[in-house]
Amino acid sequence: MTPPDEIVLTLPDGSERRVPAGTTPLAVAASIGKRLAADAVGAELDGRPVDLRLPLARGGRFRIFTTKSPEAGEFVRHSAEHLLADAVRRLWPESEYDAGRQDHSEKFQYDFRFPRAFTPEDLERIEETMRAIAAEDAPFERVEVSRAEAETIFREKGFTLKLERLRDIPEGETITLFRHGGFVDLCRGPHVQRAGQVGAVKLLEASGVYFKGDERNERLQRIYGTAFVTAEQLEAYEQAAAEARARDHRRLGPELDLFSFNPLAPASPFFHPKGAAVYTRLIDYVRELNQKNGYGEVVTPQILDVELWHTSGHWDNYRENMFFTELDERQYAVKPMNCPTHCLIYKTAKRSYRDLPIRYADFGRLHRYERSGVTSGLTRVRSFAQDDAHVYCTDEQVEAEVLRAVGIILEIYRTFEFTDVAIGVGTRPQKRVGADEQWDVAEAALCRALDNNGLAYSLNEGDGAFYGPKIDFRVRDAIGRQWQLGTVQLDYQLPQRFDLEYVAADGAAHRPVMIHRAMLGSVERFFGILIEHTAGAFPLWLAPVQAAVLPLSERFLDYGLEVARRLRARGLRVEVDDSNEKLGYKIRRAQLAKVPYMLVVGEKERAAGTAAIRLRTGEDLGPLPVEGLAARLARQVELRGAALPAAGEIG
RNA sequence: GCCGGCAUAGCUCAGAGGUAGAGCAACCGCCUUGUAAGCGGUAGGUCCUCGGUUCGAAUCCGAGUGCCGGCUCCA
Repeated sequence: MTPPDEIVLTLPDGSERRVPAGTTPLAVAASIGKRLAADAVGAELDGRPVDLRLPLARGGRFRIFTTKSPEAGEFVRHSAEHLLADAVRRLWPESEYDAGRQDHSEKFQYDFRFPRAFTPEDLERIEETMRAIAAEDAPFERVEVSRAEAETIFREKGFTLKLERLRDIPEGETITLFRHGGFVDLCRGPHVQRAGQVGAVKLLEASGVYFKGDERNERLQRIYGTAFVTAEQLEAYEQAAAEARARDHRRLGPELDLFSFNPLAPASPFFHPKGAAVYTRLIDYVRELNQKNGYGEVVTPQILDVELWHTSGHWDNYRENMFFTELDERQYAVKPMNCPTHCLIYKTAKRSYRDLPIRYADFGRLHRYERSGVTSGLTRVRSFAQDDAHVYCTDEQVEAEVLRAVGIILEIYRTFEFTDVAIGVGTRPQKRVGADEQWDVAEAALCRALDNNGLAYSLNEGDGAFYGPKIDFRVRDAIGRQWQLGTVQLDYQLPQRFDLEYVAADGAAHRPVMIHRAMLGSVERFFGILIEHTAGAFPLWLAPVQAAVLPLSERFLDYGLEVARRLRARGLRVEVDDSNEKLGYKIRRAQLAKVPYMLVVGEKERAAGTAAIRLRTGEDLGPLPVEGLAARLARQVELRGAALPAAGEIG
């Protein structure tokens, strides 16, 4: 039995420690070891970070993080945040700080009331001051205060922003302050022990923001930064950032001649032949899956009478994002989504329950007027296509249809080697339509579809669309960034708005459920993500140029053309480098274009009917018979394999 | 949409109140080439657009457009 005033902490090694309730993590650390206590930066109770100075009210799984722990960074960045605010106040005593950041997994930030934008020179000075503050090594102190005490402190400083923040804290909640040196701020923590544990800090950028993110509020100046225990970790972070920059699809796309943008059509990509080759192959792939899964592809108009958009609800809810045009005194809108047109097709016949589910797939071009400033590369555009589909089915069919969509989605992600897939279920939001009973059924159907197939997911309360709950799929790319791709959404609204019906076995009219699903999301956006995921080195089946034939000199051009012809006969996309350059130069050029296979042909190869194969990985496979190579590559394309066949697999 | 920054050759960038520069790419020629840049030459600019200041503007000022980073929003 544990006495009521004792708590039990389970340490990482499985051992248990009984300590009086109210003991701080730091005291626990000290009882374990002097060194541990000295190096501690934070603790964790049942997976939640806790401050070292927090009196523990209950027990649980308990860990101490030290400067050596990978998790130390979060504590360090949170503390660096306070150093930032401290530094700005030291440099500009008339400034006022607002609040920091919630998520310290990578960055920290603070907002300031400041009369102008911070300049790069400002950031340098602030960074230096932060280092000086860290060198002072003042201990962080945690203080619980009454509301009145907190108010007095910030009123004396003239911090009106803080006073408002204070008012936002619900009555009865503990108000904690953190101090280091002469600095104090409202903060829940957790923080490191001493300022000196902030070993390496880098300010990244500054920008203007609104107080509490609301445009009607006062404008503040935000500074972003990151921090680590050691300079080596900071350097690793900067290297990772450089890697991300090198993979930026906005750079690689034009560089690889995949697409371009033109100011005459802002945020609307122009896909060049090479980019369109990839684009259309992505669609071909989905088209194949659609066909296998019983989705019938439809083609629907681009421009429709606004009456349709009144019916669908887009006029009321989505007008700001739509393009309009008027002709013959009739108002039209360019479609931003396919669903309403599919509803019109549904209504062209009297539907029976025997017809359901009806599945319409559509790669139609969509246009959305995105506010300037939110567009970016291929990830957020005004002209795009989705691998869209809408399923009309009965309530009983929902689960199976959801599962069908989920199955295709997971298959697609495997093909692209997105191995880390996170699934989320978005439930009823505050602002919604439909009866709660209907939401109960819909949410349960989504969860059951996932549960019954052993798929783990997180519940994102209130994250559903206003017309129905949804499943979202997020994948992690090759350098660890998460992207939201696919989505499966239940919709009870549109069938009602369009008065869709089917005749059931009982002879009565019933309303079908509609399921929206996309797997790649927008093809444009997926393309962009894929470029960054692969750094532009597409798998063979997608590569715009799959093989480059490199004749050693003009004398072997004829043979090179012959080799290309034989590969093309197998459906492969091949280019022949007929330039008057040395081999090294041709290889460099093909390499920079990320062509998967380079086929060098010279005297020996011509005599033997072979080509010397070099992969873009740099691997040299030596000479291989052309015919076997062509067959093997064609097979790999057919399989949509992610990896390039290595030596021994070809020929 | 809001805040800040940027805009010079196809690309990357230098310059700066007094006739516009480099490297790479392009084009021409020489070389006939063996696994990431051979050599020489030629051409290429409304210095984003419009307006203003000035004897003179790519340069200074204003407005617009586009792009970039943030905010908000989102596939």
